[in-house]
Amino acid sequence: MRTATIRDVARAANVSVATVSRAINKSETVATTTRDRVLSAVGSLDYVPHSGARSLATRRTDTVGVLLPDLHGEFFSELIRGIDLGTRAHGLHLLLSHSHGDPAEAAAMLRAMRSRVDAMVVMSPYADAEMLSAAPNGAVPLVLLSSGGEAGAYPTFSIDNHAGAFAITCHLLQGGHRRIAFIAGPENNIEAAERLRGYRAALAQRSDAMFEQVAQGDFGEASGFDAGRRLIAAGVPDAIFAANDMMAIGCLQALREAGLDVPGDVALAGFDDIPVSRFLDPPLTTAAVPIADIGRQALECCIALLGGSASVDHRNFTPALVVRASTSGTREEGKKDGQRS
Amino acid sequence: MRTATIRDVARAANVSVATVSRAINKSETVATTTRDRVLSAVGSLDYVPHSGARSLATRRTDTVGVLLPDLHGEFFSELIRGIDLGTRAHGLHLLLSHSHGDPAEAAAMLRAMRSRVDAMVVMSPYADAEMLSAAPNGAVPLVLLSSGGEAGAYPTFSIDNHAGAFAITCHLLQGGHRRIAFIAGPENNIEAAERLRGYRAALAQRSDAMFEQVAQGDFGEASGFDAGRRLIAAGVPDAIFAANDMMAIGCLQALREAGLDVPGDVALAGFDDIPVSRFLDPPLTTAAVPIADIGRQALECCIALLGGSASVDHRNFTPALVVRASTSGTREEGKKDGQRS
DNA sequence: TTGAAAGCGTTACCAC
DNA sequence: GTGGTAACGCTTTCAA
Repeated sequence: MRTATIRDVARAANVSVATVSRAINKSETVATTTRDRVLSAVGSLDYVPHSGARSLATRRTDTVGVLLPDLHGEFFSELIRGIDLGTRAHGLHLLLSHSHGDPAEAAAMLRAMRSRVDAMVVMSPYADAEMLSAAPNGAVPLVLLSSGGEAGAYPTFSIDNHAGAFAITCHLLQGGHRRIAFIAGPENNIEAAERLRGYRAALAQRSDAMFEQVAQGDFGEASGFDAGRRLIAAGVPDAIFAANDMMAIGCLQALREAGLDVPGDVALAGFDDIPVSRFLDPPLTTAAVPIADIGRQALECCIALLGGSASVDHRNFTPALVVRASTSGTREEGKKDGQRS
Repeated sequence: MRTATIRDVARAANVSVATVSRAINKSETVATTTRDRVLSAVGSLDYVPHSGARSLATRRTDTVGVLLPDLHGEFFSELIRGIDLGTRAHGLHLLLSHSHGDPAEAAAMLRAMRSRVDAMVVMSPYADAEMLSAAPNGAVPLVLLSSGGEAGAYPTFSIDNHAGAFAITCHLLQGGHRRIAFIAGPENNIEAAERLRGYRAALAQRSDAMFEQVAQGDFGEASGFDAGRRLIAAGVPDAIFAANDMMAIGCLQALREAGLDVPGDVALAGFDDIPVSRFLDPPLTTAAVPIADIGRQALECCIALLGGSASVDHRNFTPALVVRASTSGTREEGKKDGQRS
């Protein structure tokens, strides 16, 4: 039995397709008895409207697209969760995709998604903003997520990476650390670059802390582990600041294997405050980004855009410094540390 | 300027819409010169086919749906990643949704998704399998993910939770532990129930290990933390086996706060082998589930179903026992432990 | 190799 | 309140 159409329902309920459509779409102008008859037919036929046909007629898809640079780790999982919270609240669907960090591929995905969504949330922290050309003439409302560059045309939600990194570094300096090493994020990644800048800016403040050492990473745990080993081999620093929590986790492992105590021998800090960070041993000092919140807000912004609101704001979130045991003397800090959204 | 349609392209390229369609869909029967003309028109008009119209005509959406019970933590993030790997490889889109763990809501989501996807991967580890009635007469091919019950009609990918939990518990027993406590997953969750059964079965093997203590959790970190505290308060056990890694992480934190050494005072084991588990201190002994792999394979199974393959297999993955420092004497085990996919 | 036209399943406008 | 009927944009016969 082929899947039921609106005509089958109309036939079963003894009404016209127009009436069925109205009944389904909660139009006011349907007699209660008629509506009941229709709805019961819908039920017994197990009828589900063909979304393609509907979107053809209404020019809406009731779907928002999400394009992410990656899918590894809790950062993206939290982001997706936040966005999903929003789509669910508004009865929308969520089409997910990611670009492997390749701007050209991102552009292609953007094109491919364009006809399937009403709006999209795009995160593409790459210097080459060429990909945005894939969504010209505002075919689909776009909200950018910490996508660097002067993306003037689109509402943008970004993180003040510089401020966050600056704060972390200052915190380390205040803790008396002078030889502070940095594990950088992927090259060409704007957020990573900003965090590096923040680190450097903080060091530049103090003439007695002009030691600077940067190990390249890629935001993944493994790269943090490798970077940690290289840093240790080059001479154990006083502190290590990893450009994100995932790398800090990897680095922590490297330090542990080297028999170094954290924070006793080396202080360690990360960035993002992903959920597991508070559960590490020692709990990780980090710059807390309200990840899920940002996702949710970005989605709400999409909705506003769909509603015709032309406000193109650029909201900038300043991460909160969350000091945990990985940079403080006391190893037993416990749960009473910074809050996350 | 309204978004370009196939007619605009046809006009621009001086051909019929039929020809444009053929050119775009890589039909063989189009003269090279014609195709080029069309493609260039497509490019200059920035034309993207209306997916709704297309799916109306072809009866395909080129999209697969994924319905998950939750979105928290690395387990689901890995699962999504694996599935995404598959959709991407096959040029399909991925529609994501989750049901807050409510079977009734899951049924609703299933209905809502039905017309928007060609197939779906559904994970609903709840006893009430009522939700599956939402996808009757095979309207959409379904692949089940560790959804308990005798879901005979659908291909199913499951984890041998009983065997995994049994293996973990035996490992603890072999380590000399006798008072082994268990932190259970959500009630009504079939996977959680199986893990509990496995734990009990292993204990039943040994007459000298009839101590049994179960603390209720919900698979979340926080619940693991709370459960850990309760267990400690009730008298520190020799070992604690948490029904998943997330709860083990929370529990680890509780043990740490209580000043207990792991594995010195209490051995600790989890289940799943999410990526961070190896980076904990101590690295966590766990039952390794090839999460991303399962996701990927489930997706491939969807593809096979679409291709008409009627093979309804029920693949069952037996988790591999991965022994790390959280249950062994040596705290410095390092990276040379079990592999994950 | 190309074009004309008949659907595909809805919605929305216009009569009644 | 309800029904008839053009769209909506694409694919796919069927002819030419």
